[in-house]
Formats: sequence, C-alpha cells, structure tokens
Amino acid sequence: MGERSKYNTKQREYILDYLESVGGDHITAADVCEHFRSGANPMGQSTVYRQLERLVDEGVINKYTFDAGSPACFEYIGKTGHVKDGVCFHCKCESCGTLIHMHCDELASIGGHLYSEHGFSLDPRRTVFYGICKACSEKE
Amino acid sequence: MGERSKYNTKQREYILDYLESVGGDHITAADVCEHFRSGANPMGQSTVYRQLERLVDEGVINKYTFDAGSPACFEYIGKTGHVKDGVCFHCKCESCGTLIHMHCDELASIGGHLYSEHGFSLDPRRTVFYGICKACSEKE
DNA sequence: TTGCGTGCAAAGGTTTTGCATGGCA
DNA sequence: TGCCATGCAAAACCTTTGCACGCAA
Repeated sequence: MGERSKYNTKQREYILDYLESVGGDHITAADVCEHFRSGANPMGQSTVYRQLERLVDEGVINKYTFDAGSPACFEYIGKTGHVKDGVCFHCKCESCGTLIHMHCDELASIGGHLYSEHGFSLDPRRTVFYGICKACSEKE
Repeated sequence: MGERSKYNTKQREYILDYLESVGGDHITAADVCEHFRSGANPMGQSTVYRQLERLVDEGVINKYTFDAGSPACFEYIGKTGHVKDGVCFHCKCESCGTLIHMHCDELASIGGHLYSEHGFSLDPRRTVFYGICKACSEKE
C-alpha cells in the first residue's frame, strides 16, 4: 500500500491530526491550507499537497477526483487502512453536488464481476458514480 | 436532453463533422483545437470549449472527466442520442491510463439497483470505473 | 552530518470569462 | 436588424516544480 514516510515532521502530524478530527468528512487541499493559514502553525501549500499525496500512497487517506477544475477531495481512513463497514462507494449528484457515501454489498459484488469477467481490478476508492440523487429527482 | 443551439454556425458544423469522423474515439478539447489550427478553418479555443459544452448539453456527445489537471475527453454519440449496443461503460486503468469501453448487461443492472434501492439515478455517461486493467495486472 | 522535508515563488496545464467584432436568421 | 456566436487575450483555477534553507534522525 505504498511507501512509508521516512521523516516524521511537525507539519505531517498537524495535517494528520486535522484529517482525523474531521473524521469521514471530505475536505480539499484548500480546506487544509485555510485551516492552518491564520493559526499558530502556518503551513506552505506545497507541503499540504505533498503530504496529502504521500498519505494517499500510504493508504491513510483516500483521494477522490470529480470534475476537472474542481478540487480533489480527501477522506481519512485511519492508520491501519481498515474501513469498518467494508468497502465504501461514493455517488455524486450532478445537480446539487452532494456526495453520498454508500455501503452496499451488491455494489461491492460488481468489483468481483469486473475482475472475473473482464480481468479488471476495480479500485472502489477512486471510483465515483455520477447521477441524480433522490432529493433532486423528487424536486423536478 | 438539454437546450437546442439557436444558431447553426460554420464552426459548429466543422466540429460536428470532426467528432463524427473520429467515431467512438475519445478526443480532448486540445485535440479539436489542434486539428483546426493549421487547416483552412482555424478556430478559437473558446469556440471549441463553448461548442463542446453545448453539444454535451444537447446529448450529442459525452464528456468524461478523469484526474484533475488532465484534460476531459469527449466522445461522439450521434444526433439521435441513440447508442447501438446499449449503455457503454468506461474503465480507466490507473497504471497505464488506458480507457476501456465495456458493454455489459450486469454492469447496466447496477443502474437499476441504485435507483430502486437507493433512489439514485445513475448517469452511465459520466461514470468511470477506476482500477487496474488485465494487461497491467499480469505484468506485475 | 546526511539528506529528506519545508516554504516561497513561479510555472504548468486546463478551462472560463470580458469585450469588441462578426455572422446567422 | 437583433441577437447570438466568435475570437483574442487575459484571468481563474487547481496543482506541480525549482531551489535554497531548515530540521529530523
């Protein structure tokens, strides 16, 4: 699940603490920068991007990419890489922009299907389903 | 499936012709710009972006977004919005970057599941499955 | 001491926008 | 003629990179 960081810097600890504190919420690199901008521990944006990239490699956080031009989202998993409720899928509403977390065995099974039938190893952490959410469907 | 274009300009026709000529291949906005750069019908890049956006709204072409920073891909569907072999899914290999077209009933069924069980209307034209393709799996 | 991490600034690439001009209906 | 589309340039946006300095081990 990627390389280990060799050094353990203050900045790395601060970012980890922040990610852990927001729990399962999705935050952007800009959110992290903003959080540390006026605090006691200011941090360069290069450091934020580089640490986030590293944490993704280590499997500590997930990264989700949506429309080009909109910032990537990061989500804390935990140092063990263990996700309690099994694989988590994400649905993004094209109308209101809401990101829905979904724990569903049937969805999880398509990973197996893709692999056995098409030889494709699905990465649920990167895959996002686009569509229209329930609330927006009922609105129109 | 979105608004109709009010005017029918030469540029619009040129872009449509080009999209149709490359068929199901995926091309970027930059590809379109490049194709018309040194030809007899030069075209501003704003026009390319604006027409592509409009054609997506009209349902004439599909747009796929991958990692932020990498360009979006466009794919011709046809003026009727009809796709011969049913819904087409896309898998993108995170290792080699290959984009795989996939026509699969089982995948199509997850759309129904998402709707009936989760109230989510999947948009297969925007959804991309990320993972590792067969060739790359066997390589390692 | 070694060399990785940080920070600043600048560049990179894609996409959007302001505004005057041109062209379709 | 009226209004939309075009084109150029510049901006906006997120992200990456070069380089010197600082800090962890």
